[in-house]
Amino acid sequence: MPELPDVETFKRYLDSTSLKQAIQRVHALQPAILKDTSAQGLGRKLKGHRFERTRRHGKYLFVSLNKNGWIVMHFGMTGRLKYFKDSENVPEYTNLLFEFKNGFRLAYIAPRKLGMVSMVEEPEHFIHDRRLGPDALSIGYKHFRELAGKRRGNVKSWLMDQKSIAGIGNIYSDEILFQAGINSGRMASNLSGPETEKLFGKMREVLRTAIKAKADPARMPARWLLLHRKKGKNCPRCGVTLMTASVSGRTAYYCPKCQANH
DNA sequence: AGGACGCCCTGTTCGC
DNA sequence: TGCGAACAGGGCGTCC
Repeated sequence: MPELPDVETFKRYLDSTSLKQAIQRVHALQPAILKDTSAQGLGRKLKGHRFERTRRHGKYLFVSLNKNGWIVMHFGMTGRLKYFKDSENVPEYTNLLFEFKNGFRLAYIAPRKLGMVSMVEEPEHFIHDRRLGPDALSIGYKHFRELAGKRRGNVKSWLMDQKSIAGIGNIYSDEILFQAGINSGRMASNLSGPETEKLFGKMREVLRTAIKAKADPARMPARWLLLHRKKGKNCPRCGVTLMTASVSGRTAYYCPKCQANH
């Protein structure tokens, strides 16, 4: 799930449910997901405080505590959030539970435990330490073009490299390249001016549209590749059978006809 | 620098 | 239909 549109959706969800409420207790059901902190450390830091505001950078979500630093969350491949009344059952695979005084709780759920939760003084420090690139929805065209120009590898790996541009993963890089009509094997620095411009435009359009759809595939346009990435399925634009390729250790789906420009 | 791996986990899908 | 193998929307470390 969690690429930029998903994490932005989690952010808005947290904003609309969990801000400004006194935190009573933090329960780490899977302490292994905590990085550079412990259940005790987290509890001490959070207890009696409130979530003040949120920030997102790429696939990371930051939540500020009133004058007590920030929590940073990453959702791995299967993470999500769920806000619920404390009379309801704790969701399966809950790794971390924030309990508010108002009788509600916020669960950080991650069946595969590939995510992480940590604490940082400032999001900027974290972004710097991790060497994250600019957020995919914040970067301007000029900077985008410069980065493409000096990237020697294929364009899909570049889009997915969080140290270059933050927020895009396997699914959305495929979608962006499909809609831009560019083959994922193209070397980033060999893209023409118009191709780079189109790629940039499609990157923004795809991400923004996905956010509007709350990152829910069922709400996304039928002609998106996203809904057809399954073995043997056909291109929603031209009908040709979709192909797969291994790029950066992940499976890329593409249309051999719409993205024929090797 | 960039690509190919293996690995971390565990539920789901694939293929015989 | 059933079962083990391969895969999955991420990221890190190692080797080349």
